[in-house]
Amino acid sequence: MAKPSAGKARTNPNPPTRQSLPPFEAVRAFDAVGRLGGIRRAAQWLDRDHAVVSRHIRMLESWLGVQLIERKPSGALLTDDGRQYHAVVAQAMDTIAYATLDLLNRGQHKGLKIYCAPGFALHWLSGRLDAFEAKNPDIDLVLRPTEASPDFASHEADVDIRFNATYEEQPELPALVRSRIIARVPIIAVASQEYLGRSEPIAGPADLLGHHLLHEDAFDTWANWLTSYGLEHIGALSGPRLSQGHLTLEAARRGRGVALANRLAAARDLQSGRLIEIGKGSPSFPHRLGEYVLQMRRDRWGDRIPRRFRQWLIRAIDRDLPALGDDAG
Amino acid sequence: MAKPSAGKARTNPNPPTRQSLPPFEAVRAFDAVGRLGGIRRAAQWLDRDHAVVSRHIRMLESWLGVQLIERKPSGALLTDDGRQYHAVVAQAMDTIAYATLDLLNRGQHKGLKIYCAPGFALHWLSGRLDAFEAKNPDIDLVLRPTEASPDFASHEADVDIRFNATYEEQPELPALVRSRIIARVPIIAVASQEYLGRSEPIAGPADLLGHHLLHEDAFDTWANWLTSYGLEHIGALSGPRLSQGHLTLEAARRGRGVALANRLAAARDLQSGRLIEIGKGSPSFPHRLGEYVLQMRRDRWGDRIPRRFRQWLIRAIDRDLPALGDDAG
DNA sequence: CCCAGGTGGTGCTTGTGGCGCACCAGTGGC
DNA sequence: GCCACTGGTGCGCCACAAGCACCACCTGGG
Repeated sequence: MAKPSAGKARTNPNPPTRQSLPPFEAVRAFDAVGRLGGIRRAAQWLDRDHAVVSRHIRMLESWLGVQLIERKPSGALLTDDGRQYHAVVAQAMDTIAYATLDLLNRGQHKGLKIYCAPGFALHWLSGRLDAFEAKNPDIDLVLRPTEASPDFASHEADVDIRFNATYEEQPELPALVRSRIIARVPIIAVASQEYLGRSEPIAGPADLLGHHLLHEDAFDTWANWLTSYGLEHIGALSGPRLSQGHLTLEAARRGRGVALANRLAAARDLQSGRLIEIGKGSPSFPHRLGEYVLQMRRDRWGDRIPRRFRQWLIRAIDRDLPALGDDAG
Repeated sequence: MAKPSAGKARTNPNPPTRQSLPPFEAVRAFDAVGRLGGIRRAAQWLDRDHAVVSRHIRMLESWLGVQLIERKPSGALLTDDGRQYHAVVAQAMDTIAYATLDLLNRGQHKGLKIYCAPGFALHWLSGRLDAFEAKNPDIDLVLRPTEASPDFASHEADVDIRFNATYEEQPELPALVRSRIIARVPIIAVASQEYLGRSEPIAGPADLLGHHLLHEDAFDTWANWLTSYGLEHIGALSGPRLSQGHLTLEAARRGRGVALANRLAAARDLQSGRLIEIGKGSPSFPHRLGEYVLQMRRDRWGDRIPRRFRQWLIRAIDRDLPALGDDAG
């Protein structure tokens, strides 16, 4: 403090009242409203509910003691004070935004590499990812459906999305990795209408033992699932072993037997009638849940890009999928 | 984008990425740290805990993917990136701050008129108010100890502070007024050591009936208090009626009898030994609580100046007074 | 004429980010 | 060696921001 030391003390060390900055979220909202001329438009741009923006503006006006906009049925118009203030504020925010962008570009890879369980990638993520890209043109996305998780230690990927059956023993995470559940989806048995018509009726899980079970290679999924219903001594199960989940679904569609799937992966086939959910709503088949989890390095959890992706993902999912968990859907 | 329309579209309607502004509280913290060269110093200046500032800076660095400061035992030093960023950010924030100040000065009375129960004004508020004034030199304070609340409808005052005994019937608030409890304080009986020495011993509330009770004029405070301990048919109580609460305390100090007071108002006398709390810690005298409430117009609740005062008041109180509620203190 | 599709406002509930506390580790001066 | 600084962190609290659902209002078109 005593002397300017080596550097250039360019900035005023004691501005008259740095304490009296308005609440920033309100300023940001005001900026958007001023730019776009409407509360709902601004809200859309900010990706918030319009109620939020409305309240922010009111609060800012109340805080300042000045009316900033006039509300008209056609939208919001800046008052004189508002226009004047907006010019300054918008310019300052642009300044910060540009400086921030500079830093971002210098400091960090702009990419986000996502490893993802193939089922999720195929049936949900790939179809929505363009929405995220449109909103975040500055982020270079790479989506790679894989059977196995990346090696986080060597930064093989930034984000990983996996599916776990909750009734199975969970693989424990390395300390390096943090995870968060992003969706819960029932695990169900499915088969084609045609197959069911020509096979023994299925009143409960035990009846499945006599059926053609379509297995994913290298996983005891059927055995674990059946065990979770109290069946014991299952022994060797019959049926072909296929290398990936979506191959079992394909086989089921063709009437080759019964496949295990999570309801998300099967959603399209269920809706079109190509596949039937066995025991849907029946008390003999209480739900077995599985969950999709997002995983990433603990120390990258708060980083801007993965954080943005994570928040988008969670919100997008619970806009789309809330019904997947219940029988109602 | 199509055309500038009628008005002057001075600001870019579509900045490259307005979405990617960093979390603002973090920027504010960074600004302070850059200015003052230390996290703890910055925290003090922002009137926050240093933990908050520390986390904000870390989060900002993580978010940006750039290290902004170097932590040394002697304080925090900006890195090259940090210095560059800080120059821009600090300047932009100053811009906003100045524009905001302009608006504040134009738009609003800078004053805050506080009505206040005399006891609170005398024993607590007046002694701390200078701290608030020092922190908020832009606010013109007027403190007026009064027996009665202001007429909020005519803006007689902006803020009012009153004391209520919780065991008494509460006056109901006009719809115009919103209130909030700011402190809970026991209501106790006090007398001088000298008086107690020469009077009948007091083992429980009932014993007080035979004593010289010092009354506040126009209030049935003693009767209500005694009733709250289950005493009935109290009838006319003896003792002088004095016009204000602090006069009863003064009389008690002079050994003229027993006064009712809240522990805050009596704190100084209790500490110095001029007054003794009757039944302190005794199970025969379980606490009767009173509460100080802050009241103001509902529609002014969020306004900047009263809001700042309210927040300061609440925090200042629970830094000072937490012990007042327990017997421990 | 009313109805559909805009506008902004608001009461209620929920989730979370900001916060203080208490404690930790490292450093350097006396 | 102690003490007074520095910054970092796990924990729990709570105010506030956000979303939702619904309201009142305006306006243009079938």
